[in-house]
Amino acid sequence: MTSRISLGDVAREAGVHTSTASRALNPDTRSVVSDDTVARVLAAAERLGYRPNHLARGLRTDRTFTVGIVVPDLENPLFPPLVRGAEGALGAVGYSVLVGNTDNDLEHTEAVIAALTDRRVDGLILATAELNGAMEAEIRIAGTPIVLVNRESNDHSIPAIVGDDHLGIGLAVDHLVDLGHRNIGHVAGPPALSTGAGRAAAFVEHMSRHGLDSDGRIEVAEWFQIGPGEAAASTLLERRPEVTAIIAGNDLLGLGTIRAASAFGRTVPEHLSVTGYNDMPFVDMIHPPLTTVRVPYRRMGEMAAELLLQILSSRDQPAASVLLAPTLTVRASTAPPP
Amino acid sequence: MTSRISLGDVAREAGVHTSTASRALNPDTRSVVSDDTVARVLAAAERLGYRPNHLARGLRTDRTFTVGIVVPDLENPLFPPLVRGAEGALGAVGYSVLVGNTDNDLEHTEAVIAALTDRRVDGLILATAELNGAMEAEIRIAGTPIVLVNRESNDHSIPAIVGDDHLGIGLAVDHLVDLGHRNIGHVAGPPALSTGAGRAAAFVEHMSRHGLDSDGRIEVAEWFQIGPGEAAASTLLERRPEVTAIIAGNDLLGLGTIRAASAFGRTVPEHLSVTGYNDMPFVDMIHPPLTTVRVPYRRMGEMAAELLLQILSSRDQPAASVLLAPTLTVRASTAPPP
DNA sequence: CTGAAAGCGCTAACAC
DNA sequence: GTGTTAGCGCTTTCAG
Repeated sequence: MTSRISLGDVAREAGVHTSTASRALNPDTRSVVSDDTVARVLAAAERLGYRPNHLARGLRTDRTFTVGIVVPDLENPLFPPLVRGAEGALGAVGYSVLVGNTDNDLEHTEAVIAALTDRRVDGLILATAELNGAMEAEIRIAGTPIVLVNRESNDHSIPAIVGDDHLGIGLAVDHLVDLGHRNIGHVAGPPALSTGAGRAAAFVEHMSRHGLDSDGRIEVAEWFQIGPGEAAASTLLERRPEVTAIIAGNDLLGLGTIRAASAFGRTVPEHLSVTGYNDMPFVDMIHPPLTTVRVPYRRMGEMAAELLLQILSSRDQPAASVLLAPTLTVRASTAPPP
Repeated sequence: MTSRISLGDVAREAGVHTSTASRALNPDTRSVVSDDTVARVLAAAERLGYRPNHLARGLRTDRTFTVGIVVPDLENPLFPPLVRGAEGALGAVGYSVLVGNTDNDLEHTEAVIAALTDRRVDGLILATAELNGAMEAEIRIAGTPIVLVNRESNDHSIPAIVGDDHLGIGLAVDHLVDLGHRNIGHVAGPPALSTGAGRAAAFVEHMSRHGLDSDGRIEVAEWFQIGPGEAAASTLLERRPEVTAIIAGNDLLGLGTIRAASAFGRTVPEHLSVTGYNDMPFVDMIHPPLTTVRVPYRRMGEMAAELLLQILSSRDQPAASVLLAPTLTVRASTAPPP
């Protein structure tokens, strides 16, 4: 129960008034105080082991130097790098990070965001899928700046850091076409998610750019998980046995696709090439190691933090969204068609 | 900039004094207020969209309903479930979670903990390795209760939630012995970490329980990573080619061991059985799927939260540490010896 | 350059 | 049962 050393204690120890101690301790106002007094206050603070109370400061200044980051589920391997990147960038400049999981549940999401805004976070980084426009508007009205990461708002009115899915899918299509594939299918994620819909649209465009047909070659998985991916891939392989390669909407769907292929007696990559998306940890360790589009999630988290910081320092200036370029990581799940 | 509705606004709207509004809003003191007034205040709060300011409340009550959780690195797959579990248990009872990464760096650790205590967290959950006794003492003196998770304090004086490594290693040894192995080696983690040292010690004990010799069959990896695991396993396989099974100190070391085996031309599990520890995500997807000791990390995080909550509610009562029992998950990386 | 005084929003004695 | 008062620890006018 020590550490209860307040500014008043420091002031008394230094023989000055609290307000003077405050000024001396704050680098921004320090110049106003005489060097001698500054030294005395600093020494007193040091001697007493003074630590400012962020609550009191925040109450007074309306800035907590704390930001909230909301993810659907930290156990989904996508999100730790995001949070890590944001925490790193923020922590370096004195901010701390409150995290909330929503479990893809609207009620949870609202509760989590309320918990964070009640704690007066200076800003919010949202990686959640289930947020609707109304909620975003509500948060903005409440005055908390927000930045989206790995997703766009419906009307693109909120600054966001997202991966360039169009480019990423292009990388995968080009790679397969280069290998000689012409009959390429796509196991897509849920169209309700921007990543699901966007990658499917990109697939169609890039196929037609190569003069290839994508009609009937897209199967939608109910969720970005292995099971649904396996189901969708099975349907696709049954309906279109002639496809020699499948671009999966993400790595989990890719793993599901590999399972489906093996159930059909088609080994990867000899009888079917498969690509994933994200380059999750350990997809290089599975069998076969997955060719996948690498998205720099950690960097994405950092950039979301930087963007939020920029918004916080100049509330008026319009903040620009950022499209991050992915790269292709070629491994052993792709090969020329039989 | 709305949401700046304060208790005073609610009180005015309801035609009562602030303190009465406060009492009406707080379930604990509500009974003291007349039903009629309570209803009026609640209605006013609802109408105005009142949200209490946690900063002001915390400043007054010295409780922030926020706890800090400190991990070495959120990108290490061990920690997200831990954080997730803690956040879930804490969030359910109105607490929020501040996370900090230390990068296994003492200076970072100190900075992170300072950032959290400056924000007056009610308690701290520490999963860091590099914390020394002095720091723990310091935090305790500062009055912030702490709970350790996945590690013990040197003198066992701090409540901790840890997996029962002795039991877990016993499960692995028994499994291999049951399969017929006699010549079993161990690729151990760093002895500086309680998990590294503890599992190695448990290995020796369980081997001797079976009347088996562990002399010269333990090789220490410099770090819980694939590379160091591969190096240590190589050394072991070179020095003791007669071993038919290796118990790795964790899954990453297990993956390294599989790599080393393949470099020696020994396929797993035909020519060498390998077990891991932790059951990380996706070790069931690698080749071959890894037999491993499953540690309930999410549950561990939940229990750490529960333990902390208990400490917070009764500061006097001594809190007991908990040893969580792991289970064995048998997959395809283990088989009878050749 | 420094001190005095006010107040951020809330809760908790202490009256009445 | 409700209002009055004080104060948590800090920053920020306003005086001097």
